[in-house]
Amino acid sequence: MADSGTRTVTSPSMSQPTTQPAMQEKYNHIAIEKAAQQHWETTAAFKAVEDATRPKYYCLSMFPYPSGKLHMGHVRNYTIGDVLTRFHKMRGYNVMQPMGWDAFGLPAENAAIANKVPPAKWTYDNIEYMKGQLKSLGFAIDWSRELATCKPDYYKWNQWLFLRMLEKGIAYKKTQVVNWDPVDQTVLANEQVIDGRGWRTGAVVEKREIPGYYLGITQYAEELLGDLDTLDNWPERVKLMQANWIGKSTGVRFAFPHEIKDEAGALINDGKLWVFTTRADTIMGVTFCAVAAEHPLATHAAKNKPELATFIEKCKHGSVMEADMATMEKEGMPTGLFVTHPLTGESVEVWVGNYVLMTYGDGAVMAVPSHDERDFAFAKKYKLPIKQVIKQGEATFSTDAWQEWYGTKEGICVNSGKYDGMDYTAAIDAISADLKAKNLGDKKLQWRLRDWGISRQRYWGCPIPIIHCDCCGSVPVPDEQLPVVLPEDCVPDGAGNPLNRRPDFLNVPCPKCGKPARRETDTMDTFVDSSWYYARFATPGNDKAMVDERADYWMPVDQYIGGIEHAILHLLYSRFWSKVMRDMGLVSYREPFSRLLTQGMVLNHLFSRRSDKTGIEWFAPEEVHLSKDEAGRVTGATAVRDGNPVDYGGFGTMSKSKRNGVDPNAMIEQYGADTARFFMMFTAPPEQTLEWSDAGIEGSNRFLKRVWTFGYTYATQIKPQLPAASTLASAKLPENLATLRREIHLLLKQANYDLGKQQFNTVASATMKMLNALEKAPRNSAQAAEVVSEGFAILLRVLSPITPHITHALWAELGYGADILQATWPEPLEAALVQDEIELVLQVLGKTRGSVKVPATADKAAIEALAIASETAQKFMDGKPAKKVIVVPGRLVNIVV
RNA sequence: GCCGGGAUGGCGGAAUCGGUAGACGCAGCGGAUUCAAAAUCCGCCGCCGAAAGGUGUGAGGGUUCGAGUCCCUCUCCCGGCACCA
Repeated sequence: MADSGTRTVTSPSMSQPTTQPAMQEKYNHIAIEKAAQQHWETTAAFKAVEDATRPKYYCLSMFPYPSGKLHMGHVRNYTIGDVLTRFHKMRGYNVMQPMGWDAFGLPAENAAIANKVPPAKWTYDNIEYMKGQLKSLGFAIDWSRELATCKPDYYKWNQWLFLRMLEKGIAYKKTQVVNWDPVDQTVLANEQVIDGRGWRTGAVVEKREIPGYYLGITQYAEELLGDLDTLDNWPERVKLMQANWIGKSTGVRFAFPHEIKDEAGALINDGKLWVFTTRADTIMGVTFCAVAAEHPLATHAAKNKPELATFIEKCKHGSVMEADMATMEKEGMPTGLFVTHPLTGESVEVWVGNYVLMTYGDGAVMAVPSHDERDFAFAKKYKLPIKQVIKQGEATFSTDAWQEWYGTKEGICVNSGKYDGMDYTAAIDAISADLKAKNLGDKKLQWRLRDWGISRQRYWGCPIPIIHCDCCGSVPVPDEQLPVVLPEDCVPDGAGNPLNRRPDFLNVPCPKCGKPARRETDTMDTFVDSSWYYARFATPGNDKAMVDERADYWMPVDQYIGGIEHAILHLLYSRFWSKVMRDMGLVSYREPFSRLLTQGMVLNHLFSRRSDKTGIEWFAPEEVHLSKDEAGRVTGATAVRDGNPVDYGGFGTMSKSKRNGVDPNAMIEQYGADTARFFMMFTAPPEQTLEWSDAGIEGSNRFLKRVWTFGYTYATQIKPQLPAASTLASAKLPENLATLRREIHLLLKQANYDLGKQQFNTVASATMKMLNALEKAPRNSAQAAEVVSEGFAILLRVLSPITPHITHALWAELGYGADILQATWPEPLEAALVQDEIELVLQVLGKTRGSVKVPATADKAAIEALAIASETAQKFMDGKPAKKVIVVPGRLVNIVV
């Protein structure tokens, strides 16, 4: 830390400001905020310049998607970042806080469909408006580093790195499964599929397999998992979620041999049905196998079984989302094909199951109904045999209903021949060894993590730099032709990618053979854009390189702040991208974000109405009337527009698409940016989910008014009494002033502690407590004036990161200094904290009965004696002798009788 | 369904290592000021009880001199689940 606890609290300058206009008596947030923002602008106060002589502090908040207006989640996120930025600046760090725009994405296309405006125009208009909103909040942002991911000078480097990944085999092409809308003839995002139907057309969505580009994030699985241990300043829960997502597990991959042949007479898959299991210890309990609808065995069997073909078709209409797969009704159908159990030689029937995914493992699973809950349910439904092979203690096994212990790994094998009596580990070792001996399988490391499909069949994204040539195939765009620029004047209409109707974009000579060829029209997943923007902020303006030596100075990000909803995908992709850049020699860090603060979501009521034709329609909270029960809970709602009921969906994240965001503008206009910022910080700790309510905003505003009024009182009544030179260090204070001073320094100590914990709500309340104390302070002596003056100087500085405008004005106005940003952060003084006598809580038999005052120097025996002798103790001890006395130093005494 | 998190007065929340539950604020109530109101200031404010006291941190159990905090079981709510960002 640049600032140790040895620093003394600075006293205000004693000199009177020269010819200043008289201080305003009333708090005028409009004038104050305008003046402060102007001051920062003219002094370029937040311009960040590399400086090797000072410790750097790169503070980054997740950049916003320019959806139109800021909402309260943004205000919360960016205020947290700003508080940390300003706090560190005052502690002597060389700080950088940039801002930019995650500017590609689906909402711009949705807006285009609705309003017939090109996504580019809509996006740039939104950026303009939201930038104004951010400025009005007074954030300490270095705007000279601003970037937007939809600009070619940014996304050029997405394309450039993608081509490097292709060269290294990290990027590759394979088929992917997508949601297909048969009416609009377009690919739908999961968000655009509602109850299995397209959001615009209402048509039943189909699964389709199309080619796409993937990034081999699984090649980095081991490192992404291992390096989580180096992230000491990340929340444990985020690391845990990432580790679970990566999902390293050891299991056994093995094959059921078979003789099934296709029409040409060749063995399908070389006569082996491969499966993966983490429960090889239950292999002797296999009673059937299940394969995915797309599995070659399923395809083969369906040729002679129309009802199976129908079932497979139905499976292909199902959702591709994991949550849907897990919760849907499990269904299956027998193929009539049989494979051989590799250890018992028994015949095992193959079923098609709608819950088996072709994209995971080998697209097939062994089924052990006795020890897997899903298989159990499936076997019960289709009356398949259930064979117990694990026993736990004396518990009896019954096939009537699933019992929790059936699934446990703690137990021993039974009905398993030579494996009987073995525990989980021993059984797996023995079974995998036997399978290996038969050349039918082995232990295998399995990852849950899948490679990252980045192709999107959408217009408003970064073009994938590939050219398709009839002769040469898929040809990478040569570096000197980068960037492949996306035309900005297209207006998507919902029916496919409009790039396919743009000959000027499509038609291009093949870079290899020069013959007419066609550009790839798929664009990149927007997670690509956000996977490295933090590094680009450190390299503004360089059109020759993706990053330069300035990134070496600023990276890694010292403090990253963003919503907990990004705990897995965005953060994992960013970590992956960093490691790829490192392996290409572009950067030297292993991990991009040293410290992470995951902000809780800001929630608001959700209202919707559903219809078969138009899909789902969302209502903003101001567009409905609420009905509530006696406890104040919302029971229902009607639309203001037509008086008809709308569905109440409880609380959910504020989002543009669900129309439940709250625009901070009204709040800022009425109360000012400082009030909005203070309220956001005061109302809840940063990591906590927040159900939005503006009840209480007036209290925050009232507090700032009181701060201002106290400043006025200070200027007119207290400051004139200050002695020429400070006496605080030498003179003994009367008890009431010593108490006041101790209280302020104690509050400062707590505030500094809480800032370290990033718990800003209690920092805010500490400043309120300081003001309460200062307002009650005596004002009738030079010494009192000194104590108050010191206390107010502490209050203003502690408050300044939260409410920078009002504290900027008061600091200068009251003559504490020219610019509070240049002031040093206050530290509590030990001398102010000492006290002669302390009060301990007095308990008898663990129940609090009162308190007892003891000298601060009293030892344990003295405290015991004083406590037992006290009137309160005597009353509740009821004449019995003390059996045991527990003394917690500085806290309490508990007498056990 | 799986993974992660949460639940404390009428409301937002506080309680740093297991040590006075409800700090600070909102709302409410009473008072001062005012012709009146707004604004401001002062006081009260978990629940039961006249008081003494009892009781109380989503529900139920446990450990401990002492549990909001630790352990077990459960309920509800929020986030993520790979094409929302």
